[in-house]
This record gives sequence, structure tokens and C-alpha cells, in this order.
Amino acid sequence: MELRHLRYFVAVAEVGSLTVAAKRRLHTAQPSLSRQMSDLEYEVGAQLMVRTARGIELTAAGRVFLDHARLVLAQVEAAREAARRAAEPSKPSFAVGFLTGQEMDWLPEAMRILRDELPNMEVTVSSQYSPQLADALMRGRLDVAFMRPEAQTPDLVYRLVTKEPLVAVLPDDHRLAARDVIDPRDIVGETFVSVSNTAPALRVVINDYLERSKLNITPDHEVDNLAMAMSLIASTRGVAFLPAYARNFMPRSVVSRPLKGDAPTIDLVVGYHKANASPTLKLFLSRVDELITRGRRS
Amino acid sequence: MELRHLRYFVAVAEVGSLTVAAKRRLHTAQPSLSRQMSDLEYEVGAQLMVRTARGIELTAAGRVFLDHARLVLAQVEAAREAARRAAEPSKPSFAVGFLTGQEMDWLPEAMRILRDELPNMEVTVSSQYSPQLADALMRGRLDVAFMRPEAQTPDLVYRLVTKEPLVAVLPDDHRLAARDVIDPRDIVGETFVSVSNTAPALRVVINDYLERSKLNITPDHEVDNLAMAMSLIASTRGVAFLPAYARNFMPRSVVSRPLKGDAPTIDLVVGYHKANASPTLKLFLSRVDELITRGRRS
DNA sequence: GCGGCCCATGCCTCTGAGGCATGGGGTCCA
DNA sequence: TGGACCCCATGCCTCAGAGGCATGGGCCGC
Repeated sequence: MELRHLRYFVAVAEVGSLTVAAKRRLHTAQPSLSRQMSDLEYEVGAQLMVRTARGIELTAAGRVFLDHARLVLAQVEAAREAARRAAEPSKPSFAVGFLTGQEMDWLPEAMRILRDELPNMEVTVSSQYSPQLADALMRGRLDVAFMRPEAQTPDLVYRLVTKEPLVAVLPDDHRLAARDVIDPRDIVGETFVSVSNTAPALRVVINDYLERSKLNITPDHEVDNLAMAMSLIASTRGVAFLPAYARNFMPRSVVSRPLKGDAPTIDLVVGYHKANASPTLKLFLSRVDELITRGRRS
Repeated sequence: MELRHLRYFVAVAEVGSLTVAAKRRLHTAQPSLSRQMSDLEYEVGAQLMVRTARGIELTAAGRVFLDHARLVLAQVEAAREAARRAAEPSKPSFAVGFLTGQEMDWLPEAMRILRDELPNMEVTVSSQYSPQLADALMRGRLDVAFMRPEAQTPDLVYRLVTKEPLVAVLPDDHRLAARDVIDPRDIVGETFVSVSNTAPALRVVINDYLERSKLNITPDHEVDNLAMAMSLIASTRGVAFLPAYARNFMPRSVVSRPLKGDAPTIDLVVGYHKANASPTLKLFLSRVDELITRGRRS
């Protein structure tokens, strides 16, 4: 078995077709990929996929193997990054990631904490979606990230920063904008804007809230990012439930209102890889409470 | 990068020589291995080893990479085992490992707990040194093991079974055998038998105890297993500190005596992989307290 | 200073990954 | 019901790269 097998398998599993995976993802030929997958199954000693006229479907063993294969490939990337880091000790780096939109609230505090370290190291800052932040932490590309607690990340440790309430976001001339507080039942019949799987944790919170409110609302739109959300809210006169920090992105024609009653919250956490032995990370974590205290906004 | 590179690198790192690793471990030629290592370094983007006239020495990056490489290879093995397991759900298996020598005390209790499961599954039993048990748990080859808590095993969870006192083990006609209790200071000047790195946890406990007793004793012999220990004790008229269960292995000419005062203890734990979702493991763990209560011997 | 050991490089062989052709099987639609 | 289309497996061939042999440079120990 070689990493090539794992790479091929992950691609095939994700695409669901040898032909398409060969052509679109792996730039190889379908017969070659077919043989590689057969070789892999022979070496694992289990059938990983069922071939059908419509493509492939993973077996139970295949699904188990897929999780492991992804982990292995992530570990290989982490190995490479870790070796590179170790090879360049001249000016250590500390990489901080932010859930897009959270930089405004938390970057100043994070930099204040790291102030004393700054002359001796290179702090890099980036912003991404939460799943990508999780992936970067897993791969060793980030030391710490302000993110959502992502599922199925056993090697990541999360420290709660704040529980952020969701608010209703809607056009400023919407009939509901006259309310000081929005009852979720008022949303029935309105154009509803939700989020895609680029924000799985938020999606779960929104869906749970709708269920808790006994509302069977199917989203009219699902968006990938806040800018798109604002645009859709304004242009389709829709309503969305978004974390409060989304107010940082509202154009003039869009307003926010609190939700009535027990508003749902979503966690913002500081995440890091538990195997990360960086002394700067240790310092950072030791002052996280201070950052949280100073950084909170009601 | 391929797994081949990682396998080659780990072998080279462990042996310290391209020539010897190629010939003895990898069954390839030295020039070929040299090129593979160069390819690996090119792909990682860091120098992993320094070539000298005496062989190779790892760089800091190489040491970091070695840890990761070992992990990756272990992960691959775990992937294979997990897929095989998932492919054969017909009669589930439950694999129990024992620190060699502990079977006598704990196997009956373990089988009693699993009694109701036995008709529906295949329980396999094996015994090994504790580090090998840890490795097997990591690789998914074992579900649970009676072992020492091994260092640097973040993915393993340990539940304390018992704290086992160490006792002095010595020939029955040794001058100290007349004592009911052995003062560690009496060991000074005697042939002292310790253990090798096949039992790292025990070795640490022994060394800490010697240090705590302010005794600067260098072992005359280091043994790999209990049988060898007994043999050496008898044949060299030496003395060893061993866990109490070693009494299960004493020949007629060897006796044990308690240690005076605050005798050192070593933990016996039940270990398992935290990602192991086996329902039988869950059942087993829910009855571990019962096993411990029944299984303890003073 | 010389012999021996270790590693890197040149050059060649051969293995296996990959490509093309093709056919079997299944599905969908007219 | 039959034909078209899609997907995968297999036969056969090419060629890229892993591996082997020869050889030389550099270092170390005697």
C-alpha cells in the first residue's frame, strides 16, 4: 500500500465514480485507477467499494477505511509541515486563524497578548471558514484558531471564548423590522436564508432552533459566506438567523433584531492541536481568560 | 511522497546507516536507498539527516519527522485492521491482551465478565510486553489490554486496576533471605538485576525507588523477561526488585520478600483506544470495577 | 599514509504505473 | 423491447522510475 492508493481512494470515494475521479481529480486513466483500487482492496484484505453501473458505493469497510485514509493523509501533511518548521528555527512563527468575520472582535486582543513575543517571532494571521480552520490545525498549518467546535476532530482541543446569540437579520423596510424583538414563528411564510455546509456548526444550531420552535421551515437559499447572505437578504427581502457578529457586515439596508425568548447561541472557541508543543501556544493559552474578559461584547 | 519513503526513512533513522538499513532491514541496495532519501528530503523541503563517514545522524527536522512518520505508518496499519474488522461483522471479535504473567490473575475474571458475549463472538487472548500491548491497541489489533500505563500514548485511555507493590526477589539461600523484610540499603554490594527497556514503566519505578532510597546502584544485568530474571537471580545469586505477580514465576530456589517501609508500587491498568467504538468494549469497561473488586489479591 | 567504511553519482535493467482499445453489464428512454 | 449511453474490468503495450552494479570522493582509525 502506498499513499497514492489512499489519495486515489479518497478521491474515488468523494466523487463516487472511477471514471470521473480519474479524469477530473486525479488526471489519470480510468482503467489505471480501476487497477489501483483493486490492488488496494487486495492489500487491505477487504472489499471497499461496490461497483455498479452508476458508479461506485462504499461498503461498510470502505466507509471505515475512508475515515482512516483521510487521517493518514492529513498526518502526512502535518509531518511535512512539522519537519519544515523544525528545519527553520531562525525566527519561530505563530499562526493564528480566525473564523471569517471574527477578526474585528478578536484580532486586537490576540495581538495584545502576543505583544511581548512579536520582536522574536513572526505571527501570521489568516481567516477562513471553521472547517478549514480545523483542517489547518490538524495539518499543523495553524497554531491556534478562533472557530466553531467542529465535530469529529478528536485531536483538537477547544476552549470556550464566548457563546454568541443568533439574531434575526432582515431588510430595514421589512414589515418585521418594526419589531424590537422577532418571534421565530413570524418567519413562517417569509423567504428564509440559511447557511450551507461551509458552516456546519451554525447550520446545526439553526436547524435545532427551528425544530425547538416547532417550525418546519425549508430554507429558500443557502449561502457560503456572510457577504452573500447580506446580498441575498437585501435582494430577495429574506430573513436569516445569524450570529451577532454578522452585524459587522451589514450594509445600510439590512438590520438585525434580537430573537424573542430563549435565543439560540453558538459557541466561539479557541482551538488548537493537542500535540502542538509550541511554547508560544502555551503562553497564549495561559492568557486566554484575560483575552476573553477584555474581548467580550454584549 | 509515498509510504515507501516513510518506511525507508524510519528504518534508516533507527539503524543510523544507509548501507546497513538497505542490506539488513529493507533488502534493497544502498545507492537506491540513498536516492530515495534524497527524494524524500526534496519533497519534504527540509534536510532530515546529516551524512557522515560513520553513517547518518538525524537533524532536528529529521527527529520531528521520524515521530510523525512512525505515527503515519501506525495509522495505516490501523486503517487496514479497521477495514478488515468492518468487513467481517459476521462474528465479531474481541481481542484482549495481557502483560505477560498477568494472565493467571486476570484472565479468569475477564472471561467471566465476557461470559454472556461468548456465544456470539470470538474472544482472542494474547500476552506481550506492555509497550507491544500499547502498540497493538494503537493499531486496532487489541480492544483492551492489562498493561502498564505507557508514556506518549495520547490516544490510549487507562483505567487503574491495581497498584502492585514491588518485592525483592532473591535466591532462597541468600543471606538476605533470612530477613522477613528487605531494607533496600541491604542491596548495596549485591549483584543487582534490573529490567531492560522492554519494560519501561517498571524500569522507571525501580530507578525512582533507588533514587528515593539514595542508592547509587548500577544494575549488573538487565533482563527482557521474567523467566530470564529468575534464571539470572538463581545463577548469579543476584537480587531484583520485581512486581509481586512475579511470584507466579519463581522456581523453588528463588524466594520473595517484602520491601521495608514505603514500598514502591507500579500501576496495572486496563488500556484501550479512545476511538474504539466496540459495544463489547463498552460492556467490558462498565464492569471493570467488578473485575477489579473480585480480582484483587493482597 | 594507507586501508576500510559510508555515501553520492553515473549508467543500466526491469518492474509496475499508466494509457489505449475493447468488451461486458446495467440503466434509461423512446 | 431495443438501442444508446455510461461505468467498470481486462488485455496489451509503453515508459517512468525504483532498484542494482560499478565506481569514486571523503572521512576516520590504525
